[in-house]
Amino acid sequence: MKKDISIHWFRQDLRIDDNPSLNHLSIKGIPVLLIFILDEVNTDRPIGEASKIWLNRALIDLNQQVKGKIMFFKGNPIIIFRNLLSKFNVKNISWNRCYEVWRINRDNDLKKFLTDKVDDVKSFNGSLLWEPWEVLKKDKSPYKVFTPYYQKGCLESKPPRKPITKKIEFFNHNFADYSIENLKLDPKKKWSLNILKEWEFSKNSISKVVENFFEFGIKNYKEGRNFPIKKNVSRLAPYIRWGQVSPHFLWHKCDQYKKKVSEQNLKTFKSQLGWREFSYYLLFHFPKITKKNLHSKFDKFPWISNKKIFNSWSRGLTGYPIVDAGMRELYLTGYMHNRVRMIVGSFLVKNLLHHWKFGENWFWNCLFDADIASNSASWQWVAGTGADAAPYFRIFNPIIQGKKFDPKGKYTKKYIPELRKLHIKYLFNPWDCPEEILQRNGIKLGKNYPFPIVDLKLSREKALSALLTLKEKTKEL
DNA sequence: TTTTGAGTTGTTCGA
DNA sequence: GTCGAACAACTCAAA
Repeated sequence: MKKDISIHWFRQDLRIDDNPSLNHLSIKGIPVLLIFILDEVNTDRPIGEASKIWLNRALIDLNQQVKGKIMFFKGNPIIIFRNLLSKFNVKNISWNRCYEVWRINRDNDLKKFLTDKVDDVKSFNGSLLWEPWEVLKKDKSPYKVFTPYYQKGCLESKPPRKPITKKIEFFNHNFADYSIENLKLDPKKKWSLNILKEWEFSKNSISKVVENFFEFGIKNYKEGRNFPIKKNVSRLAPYIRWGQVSPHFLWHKCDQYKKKVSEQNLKTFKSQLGWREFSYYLLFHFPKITKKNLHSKFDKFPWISNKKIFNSWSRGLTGYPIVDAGMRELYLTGYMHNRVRMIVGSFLVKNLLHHWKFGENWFWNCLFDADIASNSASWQWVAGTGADAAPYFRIFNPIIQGKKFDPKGKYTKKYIPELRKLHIKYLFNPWDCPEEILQRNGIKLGKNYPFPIVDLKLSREKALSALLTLKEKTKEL
């Protein structure tokens, strides 16, 4: 006889705690079958290389948490569910929502397919503090500027739900042929083994990372988060992206630390969660942000595309030490400090005049926290093509930025060992250093560290004048 | 209804 | 050395 079960479909909510879909199924009183589907059929863009590696490790750990009870599938969900309906007496199916267009469409189709076959089919909000369609201006149109969106739209509406975890009985499927190996996510390249080194995956270790941040890093978050060598940033982005840590949990954790941490620091950290919300908000209301300039007047911008230049940027060989340090951090660790992300982004788009989509694609493949919403929205922000964009004349100067935010050069030297001996005075502009000093420190520009790939002043002026050509007004969003 | 001021992350120039 | 102004155009919300 077929068994009565409920099904929870894991997607970007790779956790048991504070999982609204699981909580919903817990009250049904029948065992919950856990499934994961790698859907490369419906997607318009497969997950990036680093994301594959992260997902693989996260799933292995999640499966351990539930004693190996997850069934892993690869393929088209609608076919997989049809198959499951033939094997079991499925009473309830639920999942937590995603917000990319292709997933929304796929899930809607699936829901239609399932409704007359299963009693209860529901989706929940497991990853956003505010649903994008619930936050609107007075005239019911969506916000396009962060501050009013966040201050007015979010903070003055109902507060995010508190994290809840319920006890659930998981169904033991006992099938041998639905193991995680079938997903073929297992990394083969040496690169993938190396970039995992600095990251934790077990539930306990992730908790420790969170605790550690709230006990130490967050205490000087507002100031310290700008300095890449300081330990004030949370580094939680990849965990949030894959749902190993819920934003709701972090939001309310801030409230628990009101006595220990100054309001300013808590507020700044919360607003970072707010930026993630804003990115998803934009993705939902303006789905084209993943591919096209939000402000289409930038379509006419005279971008260039040069493989050699792009490769120098991506491999950290531009000759601008702070840029190169960031790009190497990314390639070595699957992560880049936020301040440096802005510097390298500005450099690629404004100094090297490359379209943001090239940078976005590189980040997509290298970042553990690569998230279609944040990645697109942030690249558009830095490029000046997006919502709430930086003014076009805001072009980061990698020398000033280096001096300001890496004043002792520790971060830069960590990732550019060939400049380790160079005095801080010349660290961010080694080409200005007298030849004899370079020689004494073992540096031969053009040999073991590149000459600058572009002239800073000239490329800045070029970008500014190119931006001025966009003057004609085309109103579109 | 119209006006006004402000808006995550900057740089340069001239006083 | 420090400081303020200028570098657009547009969205939003308060006055």
